[in-house]
Amino acid sequence: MTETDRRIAVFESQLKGAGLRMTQQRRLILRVLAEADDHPDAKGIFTRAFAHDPTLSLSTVYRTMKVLESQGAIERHAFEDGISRYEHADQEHHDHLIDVDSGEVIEFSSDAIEELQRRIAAELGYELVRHRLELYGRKKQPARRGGRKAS
Amino acid sequence: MTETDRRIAVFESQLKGAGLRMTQQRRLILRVLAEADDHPDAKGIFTRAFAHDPTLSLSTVYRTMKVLESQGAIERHAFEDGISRYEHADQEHHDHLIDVDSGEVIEFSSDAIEELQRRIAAELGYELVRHRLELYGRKKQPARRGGRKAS
DNA sequence: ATTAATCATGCAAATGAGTTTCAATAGTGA
DNA sequence: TCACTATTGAAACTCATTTGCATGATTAAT
Ligand SMILES: [Mn+2]
Ligand SMILES: [Mn+2]
Ligand SMILES: [Zn+2]
Ligand SMILES: [Zn+2]
Repeated sequence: MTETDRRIAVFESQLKGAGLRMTQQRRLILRVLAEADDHPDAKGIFTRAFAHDPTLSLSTVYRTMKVLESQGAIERHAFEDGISRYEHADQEHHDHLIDVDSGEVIEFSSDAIEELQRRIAAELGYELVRHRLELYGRKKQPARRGGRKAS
Repeated sequence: MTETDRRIAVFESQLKGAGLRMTQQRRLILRVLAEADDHPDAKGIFTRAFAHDPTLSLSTVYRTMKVLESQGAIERHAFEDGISRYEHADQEHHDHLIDVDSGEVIEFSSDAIEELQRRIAAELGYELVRHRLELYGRKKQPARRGGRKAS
């Protein structure tokens, strides 16, 4: 909870610096995001926040996500369904593997692949600004005695 | 042109096998895609095809893209703006680098990065089914004599 | 604390890509 | 050529996201 409060304080000073205001709604949404350990979409964030403040509107969630993103407080991802999903940005960079059967999102990071991407861009004459890397995979069965399973 | 016709013939037999029909519209859209060397969206395909058949409708383009995709005849990509873009699928796998200034899409392929993705998935206990890799970069200036440029 | 300035909010309406409904049309195989 | 049914064009619809507008809340200065 203290960690969450620290994040909110940091964000508040960022806002001030941009001539923007810290509102109850923004505080609430920020708290929801800080406590989330998944990648909720706007509706999901709205649902969680709405439980604490039934006057909140979905428009405000969308607007807040834009502010948070422009301040670098969150990251937005759009996986295959195209819907924007969000997560707080105070963690180090990582990419995502999506379980194609369950939809579960697994985070991973690999210095090797980060470096390789930079090198590929460089070979094409570009400086890498950002990237999007999503792996879609299916859970491997642990190896079985007796070869491939029937059916 | 012969190459395009071959593609169309192949697709027609795929359709037949699925109990589907080869129509003028599908033939036309397929031709547009075969002749494209970029990554047009539905509206772009519609515009090009409409020039040859002013009775064509945008709905048909969308419907046709679904059929083509389900038959594996095209690939769909959604870059940062979320709009679906298409390209014919009879080329080997590649990924894309997008010039953040011009929007230009550059194709590349790297066995190293393909292999690395497979390995990362495997380490997480997954078998890689597919992936999405997009690099966003800015054109590098060729090295200049005299150090960094003014301004 | 009170106020003035203006930023932010809630609601409803609008937007835009993509999908679907339906009556009419056009491939298909016989 | 015929009967069957997949496909089409047009319009209506879906759904995530954005926007206009009147009202309410936050801020820094009294
Ligand atoms: Mn994440
Ligand atoms: Mn391509
Ligand atoms: Zn990464
Ligand atoms: Zn690839």
